[in-house]
Amino acid sequence: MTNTTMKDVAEKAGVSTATVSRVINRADNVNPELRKKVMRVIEELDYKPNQLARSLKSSETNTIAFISSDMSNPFFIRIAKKVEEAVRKNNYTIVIGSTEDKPEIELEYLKLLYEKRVDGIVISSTGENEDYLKDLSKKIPVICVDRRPQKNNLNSVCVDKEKATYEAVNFLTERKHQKIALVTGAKKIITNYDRYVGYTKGIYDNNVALNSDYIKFGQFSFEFGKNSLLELLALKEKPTAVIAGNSFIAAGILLVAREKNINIPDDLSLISFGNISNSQLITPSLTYIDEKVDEIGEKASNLLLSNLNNKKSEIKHIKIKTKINKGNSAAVLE
Amino acid sequence: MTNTTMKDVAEKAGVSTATVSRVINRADNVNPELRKKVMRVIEELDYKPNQLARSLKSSETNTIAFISSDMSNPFFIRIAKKVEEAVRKNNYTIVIGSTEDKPEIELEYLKLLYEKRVDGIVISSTGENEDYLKDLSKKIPVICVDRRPQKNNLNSVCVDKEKATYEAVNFLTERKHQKIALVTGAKKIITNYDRYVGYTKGIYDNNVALNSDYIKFGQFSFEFGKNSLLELLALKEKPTAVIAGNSFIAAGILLVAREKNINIPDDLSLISFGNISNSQLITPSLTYIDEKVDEIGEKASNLLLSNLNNKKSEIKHIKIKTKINKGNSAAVLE
DNA sequence: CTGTTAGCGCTTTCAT
DNA sequence: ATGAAAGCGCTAACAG
Repeated sequence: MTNTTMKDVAEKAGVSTATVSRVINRADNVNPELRKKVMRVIEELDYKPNQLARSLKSSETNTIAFISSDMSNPFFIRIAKKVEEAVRKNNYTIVIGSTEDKPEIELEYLKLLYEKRVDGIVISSTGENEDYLKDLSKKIPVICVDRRPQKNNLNSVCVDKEKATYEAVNFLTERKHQKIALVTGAKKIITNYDRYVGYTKGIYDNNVALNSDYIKFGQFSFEFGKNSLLELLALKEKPTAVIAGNSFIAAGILLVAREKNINIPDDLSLISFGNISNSQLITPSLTYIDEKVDEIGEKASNLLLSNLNNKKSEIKHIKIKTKINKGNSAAVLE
Repeated sequence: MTNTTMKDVAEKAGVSTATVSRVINRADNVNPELRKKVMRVIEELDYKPNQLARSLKSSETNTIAFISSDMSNPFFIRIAKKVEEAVRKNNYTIVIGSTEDKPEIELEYLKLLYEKRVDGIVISSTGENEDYLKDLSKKIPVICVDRRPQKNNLNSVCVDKEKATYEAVNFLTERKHQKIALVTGAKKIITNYDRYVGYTKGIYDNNVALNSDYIKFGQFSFEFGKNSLLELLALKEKPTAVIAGNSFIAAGILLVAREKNINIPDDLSLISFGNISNSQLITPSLTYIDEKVDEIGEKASNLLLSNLNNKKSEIKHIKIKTKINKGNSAAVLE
C-alpha cells in the first residue's frame, strides 16, 4: 500500500518524470498529445503529488501557524477563523497552537514550527520569546496580533488598549464616577500594562484620586472576575464602576453582582473589553469596548499575505481603533 | 540568509553528515568525544534540522488535521482543543480546517491534507465525501467525530443522537407534553437524521400524534432558532415543548420567547442539545442534553494516537452516552 | 518539446 | 565507530 509516485506515472506513460512534472505544473511547453496521455495515467493511478518533496525543493510549505494563549477563547478563534479563510483562498493551510500563556510551550511551538518550515506565523505572544521571534522574522513573516511587540520591531496588528482604557475612564468620569476599578489579566501581559497606563492617565487627567485597591491583575477568566468583584465589594470605599479587561471577567462580575443583589448599572457601572457571548439574552446589555475583532483578523491576514508574497516588505504597525458601544451597564452616578 | 544544514555542521565539525545525523537522533554508537564536538558546532551554528527532509525520508510529518464545519463553533473547538493537547504531548502539530459544511471545501481540504501527508485526520464530516475518506483511511488513520460514518466502516467517536432525542421525547411526555417540536440543523447531516428517527420513535412509542409541522430542519444557527419559533408560534396548534438541535438554536428560541412574552417553561418547555455559553447569566437555566464534549475529544485523541502508533488497529465505533441535565426550561404541562 | 541529471536536507544501509 | 553513497519524490537547469 505504498503511494504512487511521479516515477510510476512516468513509467506507465512512457515519459520522463520531468514531463510529468511539467504536466502537473501546467508548464506550457509540452505536447498536447503527451499531456493528455500523462493526464490519463495520472487519473488511472490516482496519483497525488507529494507536497513534502515539493516543499523540500521549493522551501515553501504553504502552511502558516496561528499561536495564541488559548484557541478556545472566542476572541482568538474569531481572529484565527478570519486568517484561515483568507489564507485558504491562497492555498495555505493553518496550524494552530495554544500556549496557555506559558513561555516554554510557546517556545517549544515556535521551534517546532520553524523546523517544520511553516511559511509564516501569526501570534499573540506571551511576550517572553520576543528575541526568538525577532530571529524568526528574519526567515519568515511574523505578525503579532493583539499583543504588541515590546522590545523588537515586529509586524503588528493591535488594538490600542491604552487609549481604549483611557477613553473608558473618561466615559465614566463624564458620568460622575470617581471610584473606578480596573480588573484585568496577568500583569506580565503587555496589554494589561497598556490598560494600566491608560487607566492611570485617565485618573490623572480627570483629577481623580488614585486608589491602588481598585487595580486588580489576575487572569482573563470568569473566576477571576467573580473573585475580584467580591474583593472590591469588601472594601470600605466600594468602587462605583469597574472596567473589565475582557468578557470572561465581565461575565464573572455580572454573576456576582446578581448574586449579591448589586444592580448594574444602578449600584455599579460596568464597561468591558469586548462583548460577552449570548449577550442578547443577558440583562443588562453591556457597555463595551468594541475591539473590532474581525478587523484585526482581516488586517493581520492581509499583512501576512503581502509579506508572504513580498519578501522585502517593510515592517508595519497597525493600530485598530476601538469604539465604546453603549449598552445599559454604565450609568450616570447619582 | 540561507538556513544552516547538516552539511554545514558536518563540515565545521570535520565529520560526515551521517555522524551528525547520529548525534541528532541520539544513536548510541557514536564516540563521546565526537558527539560533544558535534553538539558544540550545532549550538554555535544554531542548527535546526529540517523536518521537511526528515519527513520525506520517514514519510511521517507529525501533523494531524482536524476538520469540522466551523472551527469557531464552541462545540467543535472544544473537541479540537482536547485533541490538540493530547497530540502535542506526542509531538504532533495540528492543522485545522472549516468546511462551512460545503462538500467541495471539505474535499479540497482532504486532498490538500493528504498531499501534505498529514499523519492522521479527525473529522466531523459533511458525509458526502465518505468514499474518499474510506480510501484515505487505507493510508492514514481517520477518526470521525460527532457525525457517524454512514456507508463506510470508519473509526468513530459519536454521541448517540437518536437515543438522546428519544430520551428527550420521553422526558417531555412524562411531563405530559404531547405537542413536541424538533428544531434542528440541515436535513442532509446525518446527526439530524438520527435526531429525526429518535424523535419519531419517541412519538410513536408514547402514542402521540405525529405532526409534521413540528419538525424543522434548517441550520445550526441563532437565526434559524428564532425563525423556527416564530413559525411554530404561528401554528394553530402551538407546540408546548421544543427540542433544539444545538445551543445556537436554543439561544434563538430563548430570545424570541422573551420578545414574544412566552414564558419558558410555563408557556413552553425547551430542551437543548448542549448548554449555551454564559448559561449562568441566563434565565431560565436550560434543561439540556449533555453531549460530553470533552469526553468526545479525549476518546477521539486516544483512538487517533493508538491508530498512529499501531498501523493495524481494528476499526472502532465509540458511542458516547448522553445524559439529560435538568435545568428550569422544561416543566410539567398543566 | 523532451529527457538527463543534479540536488533540496536528511537517514540509512553497507563497507571499512 | 565512522564515512561513502544511495535514495525519499520532486523540480529545474541544461542538453539535445
